[in-house]
Amino acid sequence: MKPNIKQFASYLGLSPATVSRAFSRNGRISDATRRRILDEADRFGYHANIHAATLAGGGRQAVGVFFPQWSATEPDYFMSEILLGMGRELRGRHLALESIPFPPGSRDEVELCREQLLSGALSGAVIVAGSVESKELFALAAQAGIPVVSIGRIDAENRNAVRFDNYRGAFLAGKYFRDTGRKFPAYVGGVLDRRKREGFQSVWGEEIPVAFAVGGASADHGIRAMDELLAARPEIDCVLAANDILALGIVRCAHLAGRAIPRDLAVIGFDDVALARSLTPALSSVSLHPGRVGGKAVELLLLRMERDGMEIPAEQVGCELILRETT
Amino acid sequence: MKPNIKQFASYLGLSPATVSRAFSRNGRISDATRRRILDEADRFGYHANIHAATLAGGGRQAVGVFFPQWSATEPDYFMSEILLGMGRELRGRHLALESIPFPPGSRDEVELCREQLLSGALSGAVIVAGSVESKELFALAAQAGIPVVSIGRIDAENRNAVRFDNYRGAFLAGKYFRDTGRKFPAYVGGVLDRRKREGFQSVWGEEIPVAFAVGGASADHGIRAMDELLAARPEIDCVLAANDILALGIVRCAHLAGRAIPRDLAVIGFDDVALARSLTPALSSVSLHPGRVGGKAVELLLLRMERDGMEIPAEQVGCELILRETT
DNA sequence: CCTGTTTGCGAAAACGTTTCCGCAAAAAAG
DNA sequence: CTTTTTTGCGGAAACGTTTTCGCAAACAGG
Repeated sequence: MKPNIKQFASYLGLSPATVSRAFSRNGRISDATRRRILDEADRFGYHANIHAATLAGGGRQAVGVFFPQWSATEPDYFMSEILLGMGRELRGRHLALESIPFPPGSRDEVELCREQLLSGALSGAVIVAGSVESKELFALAAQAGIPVVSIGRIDAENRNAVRFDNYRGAFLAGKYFRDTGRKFPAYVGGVLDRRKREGFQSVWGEEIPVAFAVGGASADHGIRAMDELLAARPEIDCVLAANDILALGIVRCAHLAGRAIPRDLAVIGFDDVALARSLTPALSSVSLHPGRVGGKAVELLLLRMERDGMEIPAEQVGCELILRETT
Repeated sequence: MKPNIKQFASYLGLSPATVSRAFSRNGRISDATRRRILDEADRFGYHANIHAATLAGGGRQAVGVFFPQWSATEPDYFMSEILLGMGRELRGRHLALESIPFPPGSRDEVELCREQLLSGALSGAVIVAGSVESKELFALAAQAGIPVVSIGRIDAENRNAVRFDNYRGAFLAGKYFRDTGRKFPAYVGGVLDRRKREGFQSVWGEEIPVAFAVGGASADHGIRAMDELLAARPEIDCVLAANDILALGIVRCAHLAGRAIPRDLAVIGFDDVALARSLTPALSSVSLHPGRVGGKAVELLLLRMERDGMEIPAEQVGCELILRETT
């Protein structure tokens, strides 16, 4: 079907070695021959097989990014921006980016990831935290000697990761609420974001009402959680959400309940996805700079790769409270 | 560094052939030996190299999806949902999904795509329309005999594609506006969506004001386009956007200009991304069912692949006008 | 007990590259 | 005009699998 290098070479009256040299940038070959080969290749329909090339040592390298995909119908906006950031950083670096989402909780899928990770297809990987599988994959990679960096906290050690300062971000949000005279705070979050809750809590002395979005983090979950909260504590006048999509639901819930934003209820989201600034009302949010995070992750990974696998200290990306129209 | 099959086999006192059989599902091997090999593999740290496996004919197959990535900072929500749909359909099918975004207008990147497409790494591809590069890649794949289906219209022929009925969708939106008593329509769109404009236009007899989002389709572009439109024709009372993100900008612009939605200005978006229903006000939109589109695309691709390359008629996914709070 | 069939495994030939090594021919140096 | 260096190319050995083929041993049927 597809011609291989031997057939193409003998068609040209040359040896496979010469043909190979024409495509790679390092062998010794005359300009005339190279040009002829390149021209004829298009006509003849020859193209090097990537698997054979990689096996022999010449193929293009790739890095993989593994991340939990919680919903099969709603995209993860935060993750999308991280991926964009990684792509930006990788562009021009002669490295392919392979993105490998996995649904948390599926043994089969984790097995597939395992395979991808260990099969030698990847010369490095970034793994984003957020599920038990992340931990597992991270350990696996480390053990197999594959350069890997995590996004978010995966293990206790402060290495090979780009980390967020969730605690501080939530603290800033809480402080802002307090400084602007809000009295009755609430927090809506996923189950995993303990640090955000703690940071927010730390502003007030006592316990504050908290609602968890169970089983996901869509806007609908935000609506339900806020409904519940408002029913139990109608006096609530400000709320921090663990991500912007939950905040979307909270805004919507407030609207349905007839509370004006930000007068009756102030809302701050988390992540600051690109969307936040385009909403009406524009969403205030603790920016985690997702694009930068992705870029930083590949930067660190590249560093580890060229120092082949050497451990590097974690980097923390700063968070920033962005005030818009919901506060 | 990493042990290969020969080393692992001789460590076990077996032949490479037997080890290979232990992992593949078809060779003849005793249960006892297989179990032993599988157990020891973990301990020894052996894992088959995927390139060698694929070269020899045993590797896992993959399909690729090529799509234009217009922005390096804002994710494409519509595209994200299509990808999700493809993933859903592929799950359990023993096929990997490789997503390959490319920035339109870059020769280098197109060259990279070309390589991916022809290098034998993919046993099929879906290519989403929307840039000249899409056309080029589609032709390339077809010529190389790689099973390929497009999402959206790439060539004139009505084959190997899943298509949208943009004309009808826009027509429905226009008709709804007219039926609900709107008098002064406007259209905001990208340069490429000719059919949408025509469909919308067809409702009214004469020319209507049109603004194009040049150089992108972010919410900001929507704001600018709408600003311009409103300045020229303050009487406008309804507007169709070529996608939901532009619509977001339009809603925002109306808000800044002090026009109430939907009373003073009705807005309908296009695509119906998951987000639309969570917004406040919830966005009316012409649903293109992005998830279904992605699913349908891989369905068609799989069909072409098993009939090795046979042409199949295009399928059109129905569009649907979803009315929410902006109308 | 002998013949025919299954079963489990090893030897070796692919799969399609890249790259080292060697060898002529051409070019440069003397 | 000889000697050294450079240049362009072919031969062949990797790279790490899968799979066909063959061969014993174990098993079944009579």
